[in-house]
Amino acid sequence: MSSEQIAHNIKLFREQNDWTQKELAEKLAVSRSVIAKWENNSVTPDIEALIKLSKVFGITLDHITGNLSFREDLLKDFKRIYSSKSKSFDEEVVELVEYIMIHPTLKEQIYRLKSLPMKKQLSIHQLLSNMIDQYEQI
Amino acid sequence: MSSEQIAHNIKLFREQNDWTQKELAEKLAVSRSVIAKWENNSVTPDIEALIKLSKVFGITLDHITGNLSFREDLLKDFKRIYSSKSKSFDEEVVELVEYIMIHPTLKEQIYRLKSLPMKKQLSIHQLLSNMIDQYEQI
DNA sequence: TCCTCTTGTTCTGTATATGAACATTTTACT
DNA sequence: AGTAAAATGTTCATATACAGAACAAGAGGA
Repeated sequence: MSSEQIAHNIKLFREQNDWTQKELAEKLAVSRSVIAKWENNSVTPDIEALIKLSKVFGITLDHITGNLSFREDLLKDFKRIYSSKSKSFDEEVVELVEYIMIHPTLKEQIYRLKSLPMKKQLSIHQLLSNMIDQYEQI
Repeated sequence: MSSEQIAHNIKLFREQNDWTQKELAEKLAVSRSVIAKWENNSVTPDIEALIKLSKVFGITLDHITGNLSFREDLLKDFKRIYSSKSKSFDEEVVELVEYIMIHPTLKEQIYRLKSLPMKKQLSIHQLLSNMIDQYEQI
């Protein structure tokens, strides 16, 4: 069932945004206790609420509901392409591609990155790693 | 409200597929009268039903609910890729996948990035952009 | 007209969401 | 550790909305 997926995702995205249940409830104009129930899957939000959620989180309905048909298609395409080139395929990569696709700014940077000389590319990989180290500690 | 949009779209896509209410009801394993009520907006399907609908119609949840405002820049981006570029979207994605697979360090960083709060993610996208600006000028 | 197919509507039992109040857990600070 | 405040979880009563069955209405064909 997708209700567990929805419950899990609401909590996940709320925490990724550093919001309390109270804050999220205010953004959606619902009671806080409902948020708790959504996250614990004792109740599933109706479609109006889900649309509001997708807007405040800036994601698609398919993402928040875990409706993976789109993702499965993507996976199939990749498998087809990669198997024909006899390369191994990593399902994790699909997650990354999804992330990149919904963040066009990041996508653009990776394209630019690809065009740099290899040494510069590797430097940037390292710098990025350091940056994230710092952000994780804040 | 989006419920009118949903009602309208269910009828629209059903008719585009040349299905009767009865046929659609059978595909979804619900009663036919419920389909009529969905289409006349006297009742709004719950999320489980909407997901089934998106699957039998082969469209996204955002499409069926008319939730197209969640990210207009994403839509714009897709349009740009599809219309004005010589490469197909698939090929572009494959390029990204290949690059990421070849560079496990980068892959790891993007995973870590995904787990950060949204604001930090966006900061890093920007910082990365600035970094690459500098490297391109060297 | 009669029949069939399709769609719309009413009615009823059941299920589920909601908000307020209360309970518990976690966090922050001394 | 001890305490207060914040955050989260749960219970309860009320209200809403759903699914399905039965019935009604309209269109088209023999």
